[in-house]
Amino acid sequence: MATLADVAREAGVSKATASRAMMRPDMVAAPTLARVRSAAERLGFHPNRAARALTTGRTGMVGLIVPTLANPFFSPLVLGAQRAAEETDGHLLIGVSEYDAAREAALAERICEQADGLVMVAPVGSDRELRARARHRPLVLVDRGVGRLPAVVLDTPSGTAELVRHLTGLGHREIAYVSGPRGSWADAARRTAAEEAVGESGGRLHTLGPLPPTYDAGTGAVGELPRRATAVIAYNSYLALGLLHGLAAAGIRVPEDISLAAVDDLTALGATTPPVTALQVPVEEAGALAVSRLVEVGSGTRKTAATRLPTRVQVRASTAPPPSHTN
Amino acid sequence: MATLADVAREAGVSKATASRAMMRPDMVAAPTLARVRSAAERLGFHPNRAARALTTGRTGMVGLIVPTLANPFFSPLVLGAQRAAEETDGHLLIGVSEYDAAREAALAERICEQADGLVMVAPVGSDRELRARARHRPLVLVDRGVGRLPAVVLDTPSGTAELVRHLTGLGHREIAYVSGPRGSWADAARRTAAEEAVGESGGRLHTLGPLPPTYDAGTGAVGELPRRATAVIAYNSYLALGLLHGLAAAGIRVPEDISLAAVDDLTALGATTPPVTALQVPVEEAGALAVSRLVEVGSGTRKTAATRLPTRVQVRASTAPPPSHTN
DNA sequence: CCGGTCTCTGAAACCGGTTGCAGAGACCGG
DNA sequence: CCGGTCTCTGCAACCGGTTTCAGAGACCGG
Repeated sequence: MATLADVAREAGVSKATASRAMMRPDMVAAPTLARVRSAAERLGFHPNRAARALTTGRTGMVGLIVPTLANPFFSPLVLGAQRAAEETDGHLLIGVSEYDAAREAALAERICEQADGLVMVAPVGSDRELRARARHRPLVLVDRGVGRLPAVVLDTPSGTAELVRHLTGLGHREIAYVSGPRGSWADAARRTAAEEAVGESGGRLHTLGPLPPTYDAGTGAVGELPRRATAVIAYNSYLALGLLHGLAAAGIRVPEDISLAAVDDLTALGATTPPVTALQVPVEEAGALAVSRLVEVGSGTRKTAATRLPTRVQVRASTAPPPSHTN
Repeated sequence: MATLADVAREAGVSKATASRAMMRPDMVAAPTLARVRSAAERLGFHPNRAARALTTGRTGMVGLIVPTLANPFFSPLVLGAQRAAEETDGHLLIGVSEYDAAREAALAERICEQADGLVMVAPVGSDRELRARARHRPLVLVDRGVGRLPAVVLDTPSGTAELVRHLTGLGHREIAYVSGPRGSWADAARRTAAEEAVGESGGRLHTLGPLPPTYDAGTGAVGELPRRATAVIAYNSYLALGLLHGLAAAGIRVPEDISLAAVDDLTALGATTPPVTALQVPVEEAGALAVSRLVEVGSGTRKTAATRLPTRVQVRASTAPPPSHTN
């Protein structure tokens, strides 16, 4: 492996000049710059990251902690984060917390040691804990807001309200909301938004759960649905798929007997019978934005604040006017 | 942040001794060791990884390149890899290739620069390319064998044969195999194994595809199924789910009219109607094993070789004797 | 022609660990 | 009692970059 000293020798300059040619090209005369560049090229020089990290204190690595990867929801997020990291010539250090607060904290601690900053997606730790970590190291949250900590929030609450308005617009008044995991920040926000939006049109929201965000839980929830509800909104795609299956098994037709909508939008939802109305969420963008935010926070360029990413209602065949409704 | 020099001063020894107390405890006298340890404890000393990497040339990071994360198949793999990395106090550097050979190569190159070694899962690059990389850096392949390169292979070929024998045992003779992505090493291996196993009992294998391993492709494949086939094996769970849906839509009953089985076993397969017979694959174990293999390769402890991890047929309700069959 | 500013370059000191080498004692057998 | 080995420790070099500081020339206006 060629070192900077090799390049310097090859170009007939000192290490210092060679280094400057890479880091601060404006500080070195044009012909010298060219000589160094071509020497580097010829030798296939790649700076040693460890050495650079040692002096600069920046490793060029970004930590990313996700609760799970089993849910394909997180896949585009990782992809987006990776793309953004690549753009600044950085790398992605990944950790999977499995929704376990202790594990999450341990991972964060370990990873922080190595990374310039940390992106935590839907973390389960306490506000206090997160605040403490943010004081210590650049931290960007995704899908969770904590005070004025920098965060990228997928605006599913507004989206949920939108979904509700879509349903009330069709004539629904009694709407059920099937909650996600206990203690989920996003779930609480969606529920509140839904309640408010239902209220606007004089309807009522029936809340089920909390439930684990799984297919099975969705299937099981069918029995708990209040008889009068003419529409259901599920916390996520898995619950929606489970509900769809459970409703079919119970002989309840969608959308003739009941309308169904989901908050996130896994591709599977477009392929079911009927395809499910869902809230499209720019997950990849969130990942990318979180990482670029992180480098801003790290360099102090940007004030801390939360960004809300808008979502979009994708209407499909699973929502229709309620049974007794005549237009 | 406390440095080694701080610890040394606090303990009243030289940097060298302090360093040895951490790295080679056997080289330092017991009382000294204790002093250094307690000093380190008191100061909350964590060695600077960059500095260590600079001298030792080992970063303690393991690269992991996966083709995608959208398929939950890879989730336990990452988890296993992470657990194994944690055990050696290492970290996971992740890259997602999106099944793109150029991107895969670029990622591998970039990540190798930083990591002690690389785990590539179901890589799409050419054998030659992979061999070249292995010469350069420790490399462990998962779910792909290339010559004598170290690899962890999920033994889905044997499993597929097992699946075939399960079907022929039920009386099936005309079996369809729905192939996965073009050029997939695992797909080819499964197909050959299936052909051989079908041959054993004088049956015939009808091959469909290659197809993208998606739900939609599965649905679409229903039209291509040969009329005489009484059983189908799908390359993976998504194809199987799609097939199940497509068959239902076409009014073909499972398992009365046709049996269905899948090679991997996403949890969803246990929850469909009917639940689908599938091959259970120890994915998490594969991830963990790959990483521990990698550190062995890196330290030259272990000869290179491939390990095959056994799979297990999970029989569910989607497979039954063929229509005309009488026991 | 001269002092001053400006541009460019190099020597050397770091960053925070690891390790080869040598020296100081302790301990041993003869 | 003495030389030799063995155990433990410290000095200092080193890994491969970055950066401070100072000096060498070029260039400028007066």
